[in-house]
Amino acid sequence: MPNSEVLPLPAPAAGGSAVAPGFPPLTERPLGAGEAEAVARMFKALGDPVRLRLFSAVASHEGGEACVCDISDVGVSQPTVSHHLKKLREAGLLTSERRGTWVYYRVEPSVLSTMGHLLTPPATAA
Amino acid sequence: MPNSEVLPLPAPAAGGSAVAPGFPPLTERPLGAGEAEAVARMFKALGDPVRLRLFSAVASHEGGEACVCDISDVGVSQPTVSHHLKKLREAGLLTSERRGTWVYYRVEPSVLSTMGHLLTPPATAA
DNA sequence: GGCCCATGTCGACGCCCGTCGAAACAGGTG
DNA sequence: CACCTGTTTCGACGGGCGTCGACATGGGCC
Repeated sequence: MPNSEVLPLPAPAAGGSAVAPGFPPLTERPLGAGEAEAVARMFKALGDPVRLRLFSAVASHEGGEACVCDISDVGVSQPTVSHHLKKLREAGLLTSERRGTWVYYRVEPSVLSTMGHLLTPPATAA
Repeated sequence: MPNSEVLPLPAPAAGGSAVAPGFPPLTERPLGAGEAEAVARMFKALGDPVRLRLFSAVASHEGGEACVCDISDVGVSQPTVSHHLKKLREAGLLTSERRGTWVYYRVEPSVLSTMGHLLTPPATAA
């Protein structure tokens, strides 16, 4: 079971969803220390070019999931790919599932909406 | 002039806007190496709790701008705050302007929409 | 002009992170 | 069972990053 480590997030819904909504837009009010730490983990996970490409490859793959063997062409060694995928898993952005020989990754459903919500521009379109 | 360094981004519109749209959603197609590097810079800038709090403080501040003295209470020394604000500037997320004694920071207008666009969920809400 | 306050810069230190090769583990196939 | 392929883990190395204190700079104020 590849999904080993989980993280302390505000409302870890009991459905395997590690990233929960509940974060206000960054423009709404200053983030508290705890919130910032949790949110920063997500952004940090996407703050590496290799991880970003892996995430994008999974997110844009047909069927919403991708085998490691299909997305390993990002210019680094295969162990490094695995390492980054693990980071993305630990950050709650991806989930993995082994089916026979191959391991398939998919985007944690709530991630895009949660992070997108954080970046909501202020209502008053100044 | 605090805004010293700029970055190589795809379409640096000639308006002082360092972050330009032109990045497809991460779910649309796998990011190329160059794109990933540029986009990762933005996410990386928000991947630190202190920077995230500073960014949020500026973004949520009345009038869209904040004096350093108003947002320096993030638990680190003042030089560190300045260091992180510089990082956010170099990443194109903030701009700064000196008015008299104080320096005011504001969010680069296109940032929120650009990054939000990157996180657009797939049209097929599967 | 001289002082003080607000910011930014410099140099140093320690830790975290990305990277790799080698080895371990998992599962299918003969 | 032996072997092969796909994937993860381990240990190590090097560079980058966050943090600080001390100092430089810039601009009001008396």
